Amino acid sequence: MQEFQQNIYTILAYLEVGKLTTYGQLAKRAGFPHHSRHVGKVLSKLPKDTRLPWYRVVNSQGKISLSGESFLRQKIHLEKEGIEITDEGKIVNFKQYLD
DNA sequence: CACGTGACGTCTA
DNA sequence: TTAGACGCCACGT
Repeated sequence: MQEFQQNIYTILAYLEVGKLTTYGQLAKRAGFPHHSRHVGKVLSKLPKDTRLPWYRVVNSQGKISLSGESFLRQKIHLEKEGIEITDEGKIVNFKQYLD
């Protein structure tokens, strides 16, 4: 389990700027398919001042899975990198940014 | 041990 | 396109 978490961090750290990835993809790349839910769990524990681009992670529908404050923080971060997002939290041209 | 709970995913109607 | 039903799995109660 410790390894799973470490892998997630690493993969995220090496994710190219301007690109996005999904929970499922991360879990799979970390070598643990079927653990998509745990990816979210790990990310939720990240300190808010972390350097990792947690905001480049969305669900398979290309939609932000957060709500309230968190939702806004992620939306802002992404827009800052030139990515368009609807008020519903859906990413415009999602596939285009997919890693 | 049973059950509810997630920053989820895939299939179907 | 959308909504529901399942599937999945570590964890706290």
